[in-house]
Amino acid sequence: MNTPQMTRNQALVFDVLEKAEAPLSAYTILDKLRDQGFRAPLQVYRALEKLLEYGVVHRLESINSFVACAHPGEDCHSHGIVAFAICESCGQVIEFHDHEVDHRLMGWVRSQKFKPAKTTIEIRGTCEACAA
Amino acid sequence: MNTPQMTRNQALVFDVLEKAEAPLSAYTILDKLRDQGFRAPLQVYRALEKLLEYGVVHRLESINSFVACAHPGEDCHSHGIVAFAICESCGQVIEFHDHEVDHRLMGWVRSQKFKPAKTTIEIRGTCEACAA
DNA sequence: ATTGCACACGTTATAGCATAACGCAATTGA
DNA sequence: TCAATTGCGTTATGCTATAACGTGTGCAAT
Repeated sequence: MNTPQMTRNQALVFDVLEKAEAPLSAYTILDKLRDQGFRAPLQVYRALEKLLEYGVVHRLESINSFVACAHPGEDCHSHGIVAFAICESCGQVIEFHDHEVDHRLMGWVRSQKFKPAKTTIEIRGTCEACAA
Repeated sequence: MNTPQMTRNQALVFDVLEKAEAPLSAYTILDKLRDQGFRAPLQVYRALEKLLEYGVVHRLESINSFVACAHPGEDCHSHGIVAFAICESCGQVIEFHDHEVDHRLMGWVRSQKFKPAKTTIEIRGTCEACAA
């Protein structure tokens, strides 16, 4: 997909995510946008839905949060499966793409005649800076 | 970890999960155990916490649900990283272990000096039986 | 120009997931 | 016996996500 023009709400949400140092929950985003007129969760969720569709934002399932894609200007859907390392101490996220992992996983699902739609790989732990 | 004796609540929760054909949410488990005296979510969550610790139950992050481990009698923590294929139509879950995937992912986190604690791999899609 | 459609938006309400904080009872081990 | 630990029950609360309704705007087909 190539990214259409963002609406005002989408741009506001994306901007907050891009400037954040760590993934944000929808409600945290909402709070950051109250001054811009945001009032209800749905305003955030609707924007996020589109941003996910455009491939400029990722959802981190294991922490119910959202993060801007590390490859600005590109559609992350084109990178194959994305893996994330999430620091549980500072929240920092590292994004990673590995074709071998893709290949193994897709080979397996294929052998099961399973038709994959969306794949999540998330590694929670401690980043270098936060390690004791 | 080797599994200590389960308490009554843990056994009830585990039993419900083992007999289920698909992952269950904590609240669904609660409803199934009302007749056994369960009243509050915490009774379920506390049992689940232990069952996860014992390695006899998995949490599926992407659907906020829980499933009994496919390897009864063993501690799933010993199998390395576990991947799940989750059918979005019928709910069925297939469990999978692949050392090559483990190896690639762990090699990568190592190169990042990232210390992994818990890894999630979940593939949502359609199982063979549910495919059109 | 008018009609119809698609889409984004705003609002209220509600559903679904998870934990905090309190107190009690049973068990264990010093 | 005493203290520490663990499990349990209950109430209350907080966080995450969506349903349902209505409004406005832009645009294309007639």
